[in-house]
Amino acid sequence: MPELPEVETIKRQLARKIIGKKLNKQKITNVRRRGKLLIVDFNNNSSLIFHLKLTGQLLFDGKPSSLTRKVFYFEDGSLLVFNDARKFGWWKIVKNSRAIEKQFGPEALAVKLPAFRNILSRRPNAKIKPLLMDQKFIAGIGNIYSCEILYAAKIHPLRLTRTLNDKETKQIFQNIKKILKAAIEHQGSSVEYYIDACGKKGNFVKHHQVYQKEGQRCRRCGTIIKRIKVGSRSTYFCPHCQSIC
DNA sequence: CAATCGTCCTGCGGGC
DNA sequence: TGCCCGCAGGACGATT
Repeated sequence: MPELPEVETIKRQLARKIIGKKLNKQKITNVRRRGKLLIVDFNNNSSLIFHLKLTGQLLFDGKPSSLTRKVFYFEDGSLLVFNDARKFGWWKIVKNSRAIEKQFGPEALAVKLPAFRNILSRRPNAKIKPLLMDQKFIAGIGNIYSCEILYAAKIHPLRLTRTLNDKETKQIFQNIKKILKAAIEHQGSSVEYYIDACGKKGNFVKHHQVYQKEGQRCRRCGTIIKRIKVGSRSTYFCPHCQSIC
């Protein structure tokens, strides 16, 4: 599932490869990421926006296959293949990307601690895990990294934000940065269909501590990792390290 | 308004 | 072996 680190990996690769190329007579001036969105800007201020959702792939000079839903042809003969097995993903061209971008909360890697505290205080009765995944509050975090962040911070996924003290809030904040940066350094997590713009898998899965580790032992304390449903999403945690109280 | 729940879709794994 | 059922999940819309 492409989350912030996976989209960031694709963004960096595509930026190197397609800035300056022309698509539909328009020149590509930038390739950006906003949350989990990949945004290709053109010189007339329009943008091509992608959301890869669960199974989307963007392959530069990739070979079209049965999974391919769209091929973008650049004027120099190179191309960009958009694959999506489960068809949840989308792309669209907009005259100006500002309206879409402003629906998102601050970038997970850019938000400062006071702003993060403010975000949590606005939702005192929210469970911390679904709130971390709510793009309107913080942009970029999905199911894999919310589990890994809360494990690193030693916070139970069902904790209500009003029960978090200053130290715990800071732990979550610091581990958002730490986990996402580490995942980017390893080109993201290849679970299900994720591959980067060159068709390569990310290496961060072997650094996962809890995600899809149900029944295995916690690497800190040896307790068996549990899986529960939170808002109908699989949620993995260590019942000892991430105690509810 | 905030929080929760159903929905979209398809590949895959378990069970018989 | 092959079929069927249920599960997985981001984000939107409906509901409470």
